Amino acid sequence: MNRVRFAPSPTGYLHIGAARSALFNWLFARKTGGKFLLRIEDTDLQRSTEESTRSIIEGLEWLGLDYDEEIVFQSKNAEKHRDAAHRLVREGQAYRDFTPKEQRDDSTVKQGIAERARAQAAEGSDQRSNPYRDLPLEESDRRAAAGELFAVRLKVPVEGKTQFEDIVYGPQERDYSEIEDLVLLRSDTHPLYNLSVVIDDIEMGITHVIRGQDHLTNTHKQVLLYQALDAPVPHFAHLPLILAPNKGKLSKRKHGEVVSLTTYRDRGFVAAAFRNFLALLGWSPPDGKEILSLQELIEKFSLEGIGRANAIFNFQENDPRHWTDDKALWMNAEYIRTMPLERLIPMVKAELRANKLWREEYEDEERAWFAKVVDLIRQRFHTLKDFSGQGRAYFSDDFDFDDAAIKKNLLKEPRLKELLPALAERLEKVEPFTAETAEAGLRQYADEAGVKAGLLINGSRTMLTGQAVGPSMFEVFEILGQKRSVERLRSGVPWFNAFSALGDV
RNA sequence: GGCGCAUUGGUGUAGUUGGUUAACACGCUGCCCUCUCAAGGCAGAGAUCACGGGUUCGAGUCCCGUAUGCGCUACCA
Repeated sequence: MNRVRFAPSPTGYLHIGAARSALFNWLFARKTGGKFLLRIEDTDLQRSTEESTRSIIEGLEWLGLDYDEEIVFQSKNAEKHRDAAHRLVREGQAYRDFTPKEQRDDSTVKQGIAERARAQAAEGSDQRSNPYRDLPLEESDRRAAAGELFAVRLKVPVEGKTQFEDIVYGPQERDYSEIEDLVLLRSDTHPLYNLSVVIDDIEMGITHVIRGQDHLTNTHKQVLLYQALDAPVPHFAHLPLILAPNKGKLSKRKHGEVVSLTTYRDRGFVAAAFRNFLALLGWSPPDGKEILSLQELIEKFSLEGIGRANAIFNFQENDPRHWTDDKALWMNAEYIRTMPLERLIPMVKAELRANKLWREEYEDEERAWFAKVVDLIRQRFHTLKDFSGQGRAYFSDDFDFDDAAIKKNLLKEPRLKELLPALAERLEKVEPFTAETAEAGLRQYADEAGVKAGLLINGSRTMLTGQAVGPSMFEVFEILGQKRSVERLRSGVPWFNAFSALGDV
């Protein structure tokens, strides 16, 4: 049975790239009837936080990615990692390196690496030139027993190469001479990443390692470890990376909240929509169908459908209209207007509740009315936030007027000041009050007053909803009801206030 | 510096074993619909398939080189 895992390190919010890795692992497990496991790689004690772990768990839950077994915390396995390293020393597959630790400044590592490489090339020393590599075990043991500090390094063979078949990137090979004797254990006995991952993956019985392409070259080292540990090498599938619009790394530091999964939840995304969007970043279904339910994603998913080129996550900083990828925004709107109403309503409820707009009657005697409103206004909304924002006037008498709407629909025609209250007068007498009768009443009044119906319609829209755009006005009259419609048409207050605030048009 | 990976319209992607006008989605433009804005319908703009060489009757598809980007190269993960 296939066993896959998502293994994030809890050093911040859940990155959307990581979320996509989780998604692909999960889809693969569900597709093949395997298990999806979660492992928190919290070995970097300084940077790991509990809050981050929580955000990872919350994020997965939001996306609907359930894991099958207990969460594994890597830090709890440190002892096993050390044991394994020491065993390798005893077996002669690893050695103690008594060279004093070099201090490295995080900010200059990259250039340090290049400089060291150049220096090494110049003096002709290779990856195997460590003086402790062939120290007899007895002497090594003696020095260790004497309390001398040492790191443990893997003894990479002098000649040969590692190879593995990556399901996405194809056959990979790397000459041993390109691989250094990697450190397994720091001199403070802290196990390092490559060791920990391999041991844990073996321990958890992982059969397929599906992760970001940034680990593609590291995989060779890990293959070496599997071999040294005499464990079966799992299958590997590396995923193309998700890049920023400038093709650079997508990072919180540089790009802010767009890269954090929870942002999408907090800004009114429907989880299914974002999940759908994420799935399409680097993967495409065989038939080209893009709007896919969870069930369809599972059915159509395959590792073979994953591409090799990094994807750009397209968004424009400083532009609220394009704060995240246009396609993600479109997809969210698409989900909001087409998903089953009964699935949308709980989300709207949560949104209204968070903004103190929710009333219990919406689930009781006003249930049908509420469903009708949601169905009516969702047609042109992009996020769940719109229900409490643009849609506020449907749920509360306390709503804001959009400045542009006031200018366009009210101030442009001074006569509206008298026309709208007069219209209210007229509509008050309409009985029964429905979309049809309201329309008849309004049109008739427009005729009598000698103005275009559109003038009254648009003016009404702004008076009733505060907006310049929205659903068919007659539907709105009916939804809001006679009493509220009439009241709002008469309430010149916001209009006058706006008038004085805005000045001449 | 070394090694690896990638490169199809603005973005995400299709392009079967090389075969006529490079496909789809988002975005963009225009028109229709119309009380506004969406949605929807219709029409359209936008790609010399990174560049240069080859192989071939024929290459986005195969080979070589170059460029660019990204990744790894750490007693980070």
